[in-house]
Amino acid sequence: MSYANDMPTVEKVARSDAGLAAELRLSVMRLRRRLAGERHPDNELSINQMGVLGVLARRGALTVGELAVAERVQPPSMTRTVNCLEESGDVVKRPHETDRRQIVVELSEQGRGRVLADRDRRDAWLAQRLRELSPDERAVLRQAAPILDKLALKD
Amino acid sequence: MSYANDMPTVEKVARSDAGLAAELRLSVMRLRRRLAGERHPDNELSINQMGVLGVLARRGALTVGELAVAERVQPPSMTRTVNCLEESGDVVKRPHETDRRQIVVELSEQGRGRVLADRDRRDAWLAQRLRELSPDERAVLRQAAPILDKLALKD
DNA sequence: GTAACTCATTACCCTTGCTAACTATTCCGG
DNA sequence: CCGGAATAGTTAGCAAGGGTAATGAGTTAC
Repeated sequence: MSYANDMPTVEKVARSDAGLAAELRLSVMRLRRRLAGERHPDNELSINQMGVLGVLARRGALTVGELAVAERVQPPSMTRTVNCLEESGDVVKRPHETDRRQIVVELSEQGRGRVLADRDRRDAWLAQRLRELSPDERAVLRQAAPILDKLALKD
Repeated sequence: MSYANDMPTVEKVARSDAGLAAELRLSVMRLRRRLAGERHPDNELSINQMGVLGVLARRGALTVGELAVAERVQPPSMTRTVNCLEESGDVVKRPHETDRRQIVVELSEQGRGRVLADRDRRDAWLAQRLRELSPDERAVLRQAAPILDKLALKD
């Protein structure tokens, strides 16, 4: 430990409930920034676009509005993302069966292939870093992921 | 549960190491997006700017380059953020004692006041949501925060 | 049947990240 | 000491990706 004992550290500050919010926020901000820069070079899709494909792979065809809720963005933002994905041929749009206001988005064959191919070498950077953690640390993150998600989707 | 049992969920997918990277990435992306939108209304500073003030409050005066490393951004990005904070009067810049290439950034009185004031109702949204979690869940996050940080700062 | 509402989209703007190029300063080999 | 390499910060310019407001099309309720 190279600095004084009264210097606050992430671990110490996060022990108080007041500090936990602040630390968690900083950690999430930094890790996200890092992740956004670490897309693998052979994948021309952004991290956001891959996120949408992942949701579609997990939950099946969804409307634009449902995707917007799932990814915590406003509808116009999701419209744009979906349009990009349609242009690249990874999703297809079709009208809703009964409500013609809505647009149903689903993975194309290419999009499904991309998700599967990505799954193999998925998150190369993050997966490698996870491998460098201890099993205990991985276990903590495994528990933390759904909790973070719950926080993001609250309200 | 409205969908079939073989439909993957966050919890299930994250049990495999391959899936953990993907789930953690999605969760972090969503939560960060959510946090960025949840700044309190009486604080005109962005979440990034508050993050820099927080680092300065914790670690004392730092150079622009050190701040860039701490926040995982490139130097030009930090230059801009620091300039904004200087303009709003929350930090002051002064030359480095011995190396006149470097610029030392430190909290102004106003900036320190803002950090303290913010600490009271800090992270209002996130802190409230944390309070709604179970003690066990909070404990998981308390352990997870430094690990996320370690991931973000690796390499 | 019309008024109010909902879903998606369009148009536009802002923030925030990046890289490349430039300046100023320091370090180092001769 | 001097000239080139390295380092710190900045400037300029660009792109991604959010947001809000306004619009259009379709649905629902009265």
